[in-house]
Amino acid sequence: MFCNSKNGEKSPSIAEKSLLLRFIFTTMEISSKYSPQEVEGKWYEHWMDKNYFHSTPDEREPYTIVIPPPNVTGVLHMGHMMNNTIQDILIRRARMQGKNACWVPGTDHASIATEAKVVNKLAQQGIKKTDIGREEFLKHAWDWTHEHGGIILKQLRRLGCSCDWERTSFTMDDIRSKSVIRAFVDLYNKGLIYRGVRMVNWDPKALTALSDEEVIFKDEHSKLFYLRYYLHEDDGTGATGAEGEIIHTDEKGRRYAVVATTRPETIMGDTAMCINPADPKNQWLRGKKVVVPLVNRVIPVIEDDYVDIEFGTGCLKVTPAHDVNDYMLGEKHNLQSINIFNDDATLSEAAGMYIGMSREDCRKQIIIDMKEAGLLEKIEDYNNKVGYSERTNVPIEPKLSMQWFLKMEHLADIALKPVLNGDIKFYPAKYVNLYRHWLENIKDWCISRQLWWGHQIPAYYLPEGGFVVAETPEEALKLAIEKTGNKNLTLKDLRQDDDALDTWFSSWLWPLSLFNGILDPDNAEFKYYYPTNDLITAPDIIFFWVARMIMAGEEYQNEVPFKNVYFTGIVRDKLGRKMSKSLGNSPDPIELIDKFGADGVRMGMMLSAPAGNDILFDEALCEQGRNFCNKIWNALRLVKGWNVDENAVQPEAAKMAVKWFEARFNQVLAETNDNIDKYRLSDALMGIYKLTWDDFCSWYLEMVKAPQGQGVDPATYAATIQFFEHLMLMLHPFMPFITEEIWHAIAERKDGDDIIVAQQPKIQAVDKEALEQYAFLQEFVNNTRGQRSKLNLPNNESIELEIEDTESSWWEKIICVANKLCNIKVNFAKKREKSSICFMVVTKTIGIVNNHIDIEAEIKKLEEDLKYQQGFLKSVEGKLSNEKFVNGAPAAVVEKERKKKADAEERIASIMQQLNELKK
RNA sequence: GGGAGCUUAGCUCAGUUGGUUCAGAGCAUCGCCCUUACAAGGCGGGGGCCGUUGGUUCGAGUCCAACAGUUCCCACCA
Repeated sequence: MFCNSKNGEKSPSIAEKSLLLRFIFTTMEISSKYSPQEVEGKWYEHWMDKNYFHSTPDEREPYTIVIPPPNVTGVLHMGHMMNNTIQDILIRRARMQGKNACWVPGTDHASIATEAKVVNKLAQQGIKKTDIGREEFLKHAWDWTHEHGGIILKQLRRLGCSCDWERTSFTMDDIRSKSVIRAFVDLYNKGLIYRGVRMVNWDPKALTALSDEEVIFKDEHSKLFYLRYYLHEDDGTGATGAEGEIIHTDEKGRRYAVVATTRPETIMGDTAMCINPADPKNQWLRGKKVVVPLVNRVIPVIEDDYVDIEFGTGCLKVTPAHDVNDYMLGEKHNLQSINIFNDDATLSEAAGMYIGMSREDCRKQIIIDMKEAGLLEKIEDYNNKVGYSERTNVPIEPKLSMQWFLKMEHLADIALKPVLNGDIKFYPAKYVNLYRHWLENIKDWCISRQLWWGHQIPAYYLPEGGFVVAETPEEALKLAIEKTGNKNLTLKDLRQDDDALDTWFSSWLWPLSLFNGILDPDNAEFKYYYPTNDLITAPDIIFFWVARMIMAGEEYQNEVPFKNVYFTGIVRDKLGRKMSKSLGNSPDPIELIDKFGADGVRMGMMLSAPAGNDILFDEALCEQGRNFCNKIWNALRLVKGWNVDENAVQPEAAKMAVKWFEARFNQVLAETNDNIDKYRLSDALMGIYKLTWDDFCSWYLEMVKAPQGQGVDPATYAATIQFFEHLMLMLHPFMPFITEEIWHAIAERKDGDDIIVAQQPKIQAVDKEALEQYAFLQEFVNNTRGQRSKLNLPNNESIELEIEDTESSWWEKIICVANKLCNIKVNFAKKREKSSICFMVVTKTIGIVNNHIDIEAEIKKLEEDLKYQQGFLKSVEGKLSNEKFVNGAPAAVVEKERKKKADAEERIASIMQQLNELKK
């Protein structure tokens, strides 16, 4: 429907369309409601046509953001909305500051999540991934990716995101894949990557190992089971122990120890019982053997001070294959390790019983059987923490297996420095502590995953054992021949490792690999854009991603990957609950945009999003954003409705208004810039909001409005248009669509004169005197309106004031403006005569002539005020007569106290005078 | 178990190195207005022992300590 600038054939250009729009404005009534649906798509298309989002290196200062890549098959949620709104604000602002802004979008292959989805889909068709093999499976995975991928990037366009779409990348595209492989080979050659058998976190649903970061510990109400372990070869005569020993005997006199465990289903893997050698209760067990209940395996009692004497009975069952600590004990005491679980956590042949049963069922059954066999002493309630897989939400099973690891000591070391010395700044700064603590206690990173969807580990196994690591099979073959001396080896003899790499092993290179900085670190783009400027992300991936990107940046470039990290909060619902599908409290962002407009939603997000704080999202905030759009829209309707009278002379009131607003604008502009520089975006937006709504609409426009039926003078009109433009410039990064629309509606624009590429207004010196005058006027008008309200005076009836005139020219200016705002009639007099009651503006006393006033009430109020002022004066005088204060406090503070004293005295005098007059 | 943060109006939050008439903002609420840009609006108003208790100081929302409540992170006690 809209013109494409690449076509020679031109339908109306956007400039022509705006002309049309201006024509419509001036000739016919338009809706008082702003309609984002008619505006947003049009401008996004225009920006794309003009290629404004695309960046190439030039002589300007670069400003770069790389997107935290969302899952390729994901859909937009509120977290993305907030995160990307912030990025777009920063990018648009940088563009308007004359920087070469480049925001690189892309997606992440999300190894586990995507593979799980594809496995599920195949399962519905009755297909197992192992049946079809790796190659066939990957075909399905790519199909899935192409079918469902990239939706989220399209949704970002609705939000207005000005990403450089030509740079859209994917963690599994060619350059990114090759970068990952090269990094792996490089780190392996540096000796930082090794392969070994270790206890890892096993996800029995996804059937893969996980890193420590992918395990989430949850509080669980579970049970502590107390089981009998009979003494081996006990004659049944029982025994009395030494002082302090606790020896259990059954009805036949046989002795047994009691073990407390939360996981009775692992007894088939027990290969020892462990006591603390210093435990007086259990001395009688030293050197003995016990029998595992039900299983009837004889196991030794070992001694280790790892065991907590106070916990349970002080006896610990040791299952080296299924518990991290037991594994350590097993290593230390040279115990046998019996793996009783299959990969999917069902009981294996090795368990000898309950074969094929799930862990959960086995636990239930084993307790029943124990009870029957009289081997269960008791069951207690117990709260403990159980590790769950972040992805599949099933309990992790510790498992001994062969995996690839990345050594962390060196990388942690180089990643710590830039954050501690401030080369990278965190907002909020509190995350620095967290970061340091993690890096200082880091363990090696398990980077292999038993998955197919991802980057396959470039290790190639040789027929005679051993392996080589290389970027390509061909290179691997060369290495293999070198290594073995066997020149007859062919590619077919090499078998590549089946495992894929952890997804984060590709995302940690993101800021480098996006500009091809791993494969070709000398390329011009990389040199121009790297390091990037700001990273906007959530604190829950500070270890997964942020820390590791810093490691990679330092390792490969000896330079930080970004200079600032802005941590957003978690988006919650208005009750403070996390948004989740099951609670149904997560609004669909696209529906929100349909309802409130992208600008409205963006404002709603930003109004309550201070860095690092969780935000409690409420649709009402979007409503506020939408209302703000309407307000701006109506200001446009007003201004566009004005007729310019070329012969009109600028009235004094308008002259003042222009001067005042200009001063106010410059003040807020400076504050806003400062707020944004400190990443206080919600404060910045609120400042612009109030400047626009209050100062511009409620005060300025009311002050300069020409009387009904008259035209506006050219000077005032020009100033108003310029103010309006400046406001839109400030607001554009936050609300891009409506500001572009207004930009084109208020003035004729040449081709390419679009707000998105316009420059931010420059800060001018603030006219402090004008600001003071403006503040006085506001107080004067507010108080007058307050009096009117109290008097119940209708708006169309003048409120008559009496002012003791001491500086008539100054007052005249104030009055002529105030007149436009609050319908007053002013009498100047040397001394007030007609008025019986007064109100005060700063230190000036204004009399009210309209005399249908409750004198008694007025007296009472004045007396209360007098009391307050006297009390205040007393406290100020107290301070000033305190030598320690006068000598100790800074001179400026003392001076201010003196001013307070003088003001208070003036007010008190005025109040007393009024009281005297009223009481006459 | 260890560590960090938070507690200010009905709600969400500002409050910068202790010193403005310091107790603030937005929203919500209440009253009056369909005043010719805007009722998704205008004008006006109410509302808070700044979590509690001590301490430092001439002076504390701001600094210190303890306590209470709350949130998050880390950790191998079965």
